[in-house]
Formats: sequence, structure tokens, C-alpha cells
Amino acid sequence: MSGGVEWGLHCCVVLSGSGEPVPAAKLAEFHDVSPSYLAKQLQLLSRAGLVRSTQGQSGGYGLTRPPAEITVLDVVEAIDGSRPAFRCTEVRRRGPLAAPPEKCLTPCSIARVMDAADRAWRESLRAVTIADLAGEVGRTSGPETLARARAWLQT
Amino acid sequence: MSGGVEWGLHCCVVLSGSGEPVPAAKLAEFHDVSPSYLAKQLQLLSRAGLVRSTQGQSGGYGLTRPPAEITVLDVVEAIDGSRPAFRCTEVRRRGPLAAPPEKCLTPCSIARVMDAADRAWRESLRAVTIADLAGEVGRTSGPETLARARAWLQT
DNA sequence: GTCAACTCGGACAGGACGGGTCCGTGGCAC
DNA sequence: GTGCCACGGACCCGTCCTGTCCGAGTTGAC
Repeated sequence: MSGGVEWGLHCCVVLSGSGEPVPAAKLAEFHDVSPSYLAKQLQLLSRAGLVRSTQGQSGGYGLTRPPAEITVLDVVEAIDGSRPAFRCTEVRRRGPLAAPPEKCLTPCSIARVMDAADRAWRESLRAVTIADLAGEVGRTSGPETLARARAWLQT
Repeated sequence: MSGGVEWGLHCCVVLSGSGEPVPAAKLAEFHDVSPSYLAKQLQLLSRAGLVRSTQGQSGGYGLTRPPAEITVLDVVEAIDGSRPAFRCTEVRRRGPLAAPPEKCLTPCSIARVMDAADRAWRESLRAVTIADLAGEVGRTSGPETLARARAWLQT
């Protein structure tokens, strides 16, 4: 999985509840990561409709939906793409004992197993929202942590 | 995910129930794939202890355990490695508002979510065995399909 | 016992994909 | 008008996957 997914999730968490837009450079400085590469990730989030960008002076990024309506899977698919990790190459249709096409109407058993595992993975990520993550941060690091982060981003 | 995983799984399925060892070149011809590259995948399976190799004339590969005791996860981890897809880089400990080390005893919430999804994926793959796959092949493509494949490999 | 053929095993290149960076363009506020 | 900021594309680089090769070891036959 791409390392940018982690950055995108952190950005969404600190952006949750932030009324004013936050510039990409500010987010990069806050997380101490490369500004140019984080900008690319934010572009992907914007293209997926998760964040809205306002241009011009005092512009920046902000969430388009309430954090409770953005799942972790949304962010992962926006940055890493939604293609499944496994792609069946139809090995059964090759070789000296190749299966005839009329027996290949359903996907082969290996592809079905991989697909089921992929769905389980996605369901697990779909069950958690950005709001859940933000609440967890408040519980483990203290409720004032997130508020201080948002205040720093507004300066 | 590596494409070699698919090849390794197909090899394990046709190897299930085959008493005599099968040479790698035979497996490659049967599946119509590159012999040298398939040999590499079989080496990985051998290193993981899933298949046993016998050298010399009339040598080849065979399963070390009954197919019901080899899970799909075993094959996937043998070829693709067992490292989780997500690796937490501890973003919370960087930047101007870095969290102090005494608050980072537990993994951050993002890492926990990713880890849970990874476990769900692995559990789904662990629930299916090579014997299950072989049975599914017999059910969808006819019971004689697997027997003919094994007979062809013995020639 | 010797030979020969066949097998696996690891070491070795080529290439594709994605991570990461940079700059020019267009739009918004002041 | 001027400065700031997001957007899009082109570009370079490292890494992993794909693919190939030759040597070591073993077996079976004679």
C-alpha cells in the first residue's frame, strides 16, 4: 500500500471540524512531510470529492462532508485506487488441457477466494470513519490534542 | 500482489493427491508459463516447507502435507511474504506539535484500523485450503478434470 | 563402480511500476 | 494590479517484479 495513504488519513483527521480552509503547505509543515508529495495526495482526495479546494489568497483544503460520513476506505481508495490486489489471468484456459470457454462462465475458485478476502478487507475499512479516528485520538492523547492542532493550523 | 501467487496456487491444486513427484518443467508446460520463473516460485514454496523437492532422475515436487492442511494463506505468504501492507511511520511523533514518547506506548488509531483490516484479509484466506479448491474444481469443471490433469503430469 | 542424464538451487540482468520532485498555469482575494 | 495558492502535467529515480542463466547435487542405468 502506498505510504501516502497514511498522510491522507492524518490530514483528514486534523481537517475534521476545521471551519476555514487550510493550505497544503501548512498541512505538510504540521506533519513534517514533503510539501510537494503531500500536495499530490491532496489532489487525489480532491478528485475523489472528499475534500474541497478553494483557490486564491487564504485558500486551502477542507472536508466536503461531515467526518462521520467519510470512511477510511474512501480515503484508501481515493489515493491507492480501487482496483483489487489480485487479478486472475485465467490460467485454466491455457496449456495442453485448457478448459473450454463454455466451462469458464463463472470465475475460477482461486479468484473467488481472493475476491472474498478483498471484500472482507474493504468491509473492515468501511466500518471506521474519520470521526471515529478523531474520537480515538482524543481518548488516547487527551481531548485538547486535536483542538491545539486545529488552532496551530489556523495561525 | 505478485502474479506468481496465482501460479503457486494452481500448482498446489494439481499437485494435491499426486503420489509421485512432478518436475517443475512439467508444471510449467501444463500451465503454459515460463519454466524458469515458475521454478523460482516453487523454490519459495519449498523454502516455506509447503512442497518437498526430490532431485535426480524422475525427481520433482510434491506436497509435504495433506492438501486439507495447507491454506491459501500459507501459499500467499510463502510467495509474497508475510509483511503487512500498511506500515505506520509514526507521523504523530513528528512536526511542531509532536506527541511526547510517553503518549505513544500504544499504536496509533490509524495503524490499529489497518491492522484489523489486514487480519480480516488473512483470516479469510486462512479459512480456505488447497483441498477446498480442488473440490471446487471438481464441482464446477467436472470430477474427471483433476484426474486427467494428474494423469497428464505423470506421463 | 562409473557414467550420464536429469533435477533443483541460487546468483544474475532487464524492465515496468510507483514514489517523489519540480515548474508553469489559472483563479481568487486583497 | 499584485501576490498568494491550488491544479495539472512532465520529469527523474529507486525499487520490486519478471525473466533467464549456469552450477551443484542426486538418481538411475549399465
